[in-house]
Amino acid sequence: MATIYEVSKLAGVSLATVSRVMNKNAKVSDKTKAKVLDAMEALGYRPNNIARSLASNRTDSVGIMVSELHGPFFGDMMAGIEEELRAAGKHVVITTGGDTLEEDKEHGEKEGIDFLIDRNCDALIVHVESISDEYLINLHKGKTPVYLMSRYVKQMADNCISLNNEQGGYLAAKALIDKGHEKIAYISGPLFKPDSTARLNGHKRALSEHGIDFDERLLCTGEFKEIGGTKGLKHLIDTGVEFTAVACGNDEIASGVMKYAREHNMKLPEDLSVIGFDNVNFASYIYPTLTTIDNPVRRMGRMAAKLVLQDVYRQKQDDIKRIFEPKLIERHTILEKS
Amino acid sequence: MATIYEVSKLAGVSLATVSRVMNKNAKVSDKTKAKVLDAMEALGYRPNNIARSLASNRTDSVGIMVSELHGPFFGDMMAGIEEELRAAGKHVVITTGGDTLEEDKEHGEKEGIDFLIDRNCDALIVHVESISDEYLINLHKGKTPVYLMSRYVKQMADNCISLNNEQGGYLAAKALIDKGHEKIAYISGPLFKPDSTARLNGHKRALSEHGIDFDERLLCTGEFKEIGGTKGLKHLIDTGVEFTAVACGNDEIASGVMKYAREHNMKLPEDLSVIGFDNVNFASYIYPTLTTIDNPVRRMGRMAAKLVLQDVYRQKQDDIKRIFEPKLIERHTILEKS
DNA sequence: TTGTACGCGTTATCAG
DNA sequence: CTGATAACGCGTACAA
Repeated sequence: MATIYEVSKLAGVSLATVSRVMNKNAKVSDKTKAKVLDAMEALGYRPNNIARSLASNRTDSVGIMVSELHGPFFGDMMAGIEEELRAAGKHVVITTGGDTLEEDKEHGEKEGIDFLIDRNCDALIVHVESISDEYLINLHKGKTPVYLMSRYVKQMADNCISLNNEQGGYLAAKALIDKGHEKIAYISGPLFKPDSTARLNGHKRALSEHGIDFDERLLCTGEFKEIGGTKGLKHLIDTGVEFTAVACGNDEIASGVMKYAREHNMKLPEDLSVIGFDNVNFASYIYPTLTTIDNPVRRMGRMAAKLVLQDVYRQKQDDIKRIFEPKLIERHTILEKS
Repeated sequence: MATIYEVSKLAGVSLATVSRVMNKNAKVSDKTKAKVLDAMEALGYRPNNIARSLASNRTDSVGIMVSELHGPFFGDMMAGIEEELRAAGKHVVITTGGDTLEEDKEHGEKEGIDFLIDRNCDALIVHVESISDEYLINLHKGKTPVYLMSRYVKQMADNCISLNNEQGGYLAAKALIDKGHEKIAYISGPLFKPDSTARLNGHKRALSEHGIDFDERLLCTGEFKEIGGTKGLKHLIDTGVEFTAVACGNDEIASGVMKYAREHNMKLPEDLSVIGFDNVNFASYIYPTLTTIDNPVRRMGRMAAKLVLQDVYRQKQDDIKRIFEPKLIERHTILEKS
């Protein structure tokens, strides 16, 4: 591997000059620049990023920490982040909290973050649920800038990319109402998660704006999983309240609802309308294809990357925004009531 | 940030000694080791991985290159690789070919690989389709070891992790035959892809082993996408040949088949049995849940990581294997013909 | 077992 | 605009 030194010798200039043409920062006369470029070409020179990092105290790499790699979000989020960063010549280092037990998750996630910091990442983009706001705020005061995906923490609002969940919940309920539904059940994710409550709040707002009273008996909470949906629908049916539609905290819950409904010989959407949330990949594979609320994870990933580019690498970016708006995706699980 | 130098001063030993206790390679007396450890603790010392890499010519990071981040495989594959590598203290750097046009894919993938090599990764694990065998073989001769995921190239067999696709195709057909089907159509992925042909070959072997003639009219090829399935089934139906079941090149094709069948008022699986391949996440969300062949991507990812650990980092591993066996996942898209 | 001294390949700070 | 030269933080022969 040729080094900068050999290039300088062959080009008949100093080390500093070679460095200058590589980094295109200081002015170099066209003539000497040409000499250097030729020498590089001739030697097949490739800069050594490690040495460069040691000297410059930058690694041109940003660390991504996610709680799980196999979930439906991760791929899209990564795709967004990576495409933006890669175009800017930055590298993506990724880690997880380790697929640890639920109780150890917080610990695992913190370790993952340390792992990346020790790796000298120039910035971190993290998508975590188990770590507290305080911890993150504190982390953010350290030398490595931290950006939060799908999470809003007031004290570090400039570093947060999040979805307007309340509006999403609103849109979902409104979609149902617009088709003539009034008895609408809601199966929520765990209420200690901010996303869940925000979505539920939006749901309630839509009802109230349309003069529909919120019936507590039609609210159910459970996990953000299929099982949450099956259990939820069972519970709702067992209590005997009437409803023609159910809005779900996310698509997996919706899938669970549909499974349970079908097992009990309900036709979809004739006997029950369903709307999900997130628009994960399987939403369009399910039958009937699921009407849901789009969660633009990929665009959000791209935006997180842009933020890093702007703040950390001082590359001017336009169209910066930190809060994304959800959107209704109409498919085939809502019955139009005439 | 405290450096090794400050630690050495505080501990009253030399730089070399501190380095020795960090790397646990050379012998250090328990007493001095304790002094050093204390000093590190007191200073909150964290080794600088960059400097360490420059001096040792290792980065403890392995690069992953995949053609796409959002596909169904990627998450599982990554999860497997990452969990194994992380446990060993190695970092994962990832990149893609950029979501380039189909024609530029090869170029994009090559660039991605260069990107990682320039990053001084200790090894590469790549999952690519557009790059030729020759290119990979050549790459493999370079200083950075390259491992192939889901791909078998004879000249570098030791660095390949792959699935026994032929056996998978066999199992799929057999599953159908075992339930009494004899008129079995096959919708394949592009035949220039080795995976496709291997699966098809297995299919044919199963038929012949059971005394069923392979009917060319029942074979259809298309993309590995939903559209391949819808078009394929349409074609098969239009030609008027009879069949009671269709084996698909992958799950997406199966999904397309099911969509088309349903749109044409066929009941599943009563009017048509279907089997997929890969067992991607949505296979269990689809209705009816899809019977398919499991492609153990995650375990394969883990194995690729183990290979790297063994070959590159000289960490002894057990249970190494390079070719994985597929497995039938029985769900609800095959009708038992009595 | 421990210490010395040099090298790893760049960047950055000064002069000139 | 260009050239010396000192960091950057650590690994490792070699010597002691």
